[in-house]
Amino acid sequence: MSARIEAPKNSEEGVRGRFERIYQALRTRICMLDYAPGSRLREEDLAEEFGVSRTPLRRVLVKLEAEGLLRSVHGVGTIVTDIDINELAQVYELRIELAELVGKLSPVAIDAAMVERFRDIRERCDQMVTAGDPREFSRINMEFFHLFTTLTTNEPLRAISERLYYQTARIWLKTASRLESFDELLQKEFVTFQREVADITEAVEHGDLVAAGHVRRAHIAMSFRRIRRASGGA
Amino acid sequence: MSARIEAPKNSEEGVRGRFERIYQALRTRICMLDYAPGSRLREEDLAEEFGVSRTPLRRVLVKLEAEGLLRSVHGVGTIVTDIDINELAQVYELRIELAELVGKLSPVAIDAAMVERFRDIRERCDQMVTAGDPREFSRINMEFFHLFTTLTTNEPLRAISERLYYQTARIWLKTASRLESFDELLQKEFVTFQREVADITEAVEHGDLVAAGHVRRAHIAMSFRRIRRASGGA
DNA sequence: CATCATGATGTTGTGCACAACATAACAAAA
DNA sequence: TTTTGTTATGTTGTGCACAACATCATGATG
Repeated sequence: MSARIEAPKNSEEGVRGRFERIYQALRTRICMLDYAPGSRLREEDLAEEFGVSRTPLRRVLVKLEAEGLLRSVHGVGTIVTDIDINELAQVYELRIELAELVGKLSPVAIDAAMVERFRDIRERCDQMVTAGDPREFSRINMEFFHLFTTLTTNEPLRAISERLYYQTARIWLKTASRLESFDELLQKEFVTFQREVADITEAVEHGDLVAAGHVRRAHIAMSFRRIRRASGGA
Repeated sequence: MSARIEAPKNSEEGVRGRFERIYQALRTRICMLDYAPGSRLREEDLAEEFGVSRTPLRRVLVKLEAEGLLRSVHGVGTIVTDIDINELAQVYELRIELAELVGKLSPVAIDAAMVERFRDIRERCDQMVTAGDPREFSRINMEFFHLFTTLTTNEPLRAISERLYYQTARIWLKTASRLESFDELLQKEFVTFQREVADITEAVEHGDLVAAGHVRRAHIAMSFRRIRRASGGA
């Protein structure tokens, strides 16, 4: 038997890497509202843009449809799903509980590098408060979410949290962009998020992941209430 | 504009229905060990059996691969994933927590029909204890799981619980079939499950879904410990 | 005999052409 | 004018042929 070659595909990406690249690109576009809810996508356009045929691209679309971000309709097109805060109530309900579980199940051992990552985001968050736009806010929010999930080593929990997060990530940008008193709300959101990042960073510094989970839980719940109020929900 | 026709496709099934049919058929086969872990499946064989081409069948395989039940390897084949109780520890850890959430989040209103469904399963469970084989046990166990998840109206929670359940469903059959003292263990498992069904049915009769969640949680945890012990796990 | 190169065989991944389907545009009739 | 039937256009779903890839068998070579 010949020796196993490590073969990292040299300079090329594997078929699996290409799938992930396209998938994350489309997911980000949808959640950053680059593709507006309700808008139609054309498979052939996307295939051409990413330099592949329709066949492998459709694998990505199937996954995005399973996640609830797209909806393919025969003879019509691939439609970006629209979202409503009331329909997302159950998703938020679940996210709230899972956030607490991140601090409880299989917590990671906190080392200096981990603390540094949280401090780094906290710092950039402080800078954003003075001068930041909604897009920048969404981006940091997303980045912070990914960092938070690294607090548990429970891989299924991380995967599910990620899935639910991306189902709700768009609603804030969509709601905010429709509001009248834009800057005022924006500033309040910034400050609230800043507090969340600061509190969780402090909890991580003390190695208290349970506390981090509680803080995160509380902020997700509050965020949901604010969005529902802002959109005039029941 | 012409009136919208309800058109239930008459006697035929829609494209969506066909997908679900094939998906559930394959998932059941995998979880009932009709397809042994590690065995190879041929796309063309499956396509022929279900009367479709490889293309639509691959959609099903992609989903099953995303759920962790299959693994497609280029140039090799579609392999049924093997499972190990230690690798499933995190999945069980999460299932334990979600079981409790089923009783807490968006509980359904219990009516007579719901109580009847639980009583029906309890009765069939009692009959199985006197004369039942491992396959029958797995089938009723699966059916009871589905009934249990109907106790919550939180659709994301139900979907996620289902996904995690099918990731762990095979391990019991696999472990049991490898044991020496087969009948003895089997009888103990039957009785334990019988108690679980009875307890949860009683809780449902009293409309106490929180209690139902607690019972379910405890039994999943115990089941995990029994399986790990039976397989000589650490 | 052991080892490695080389071709044969089989499987999944991809590209492409066409079918199935839905919608919009348009024309004809009441 | 309004309604209705028909055609044109565009999009996703499917089937099929071939490419990419891995493995096994075979035989040459040390």
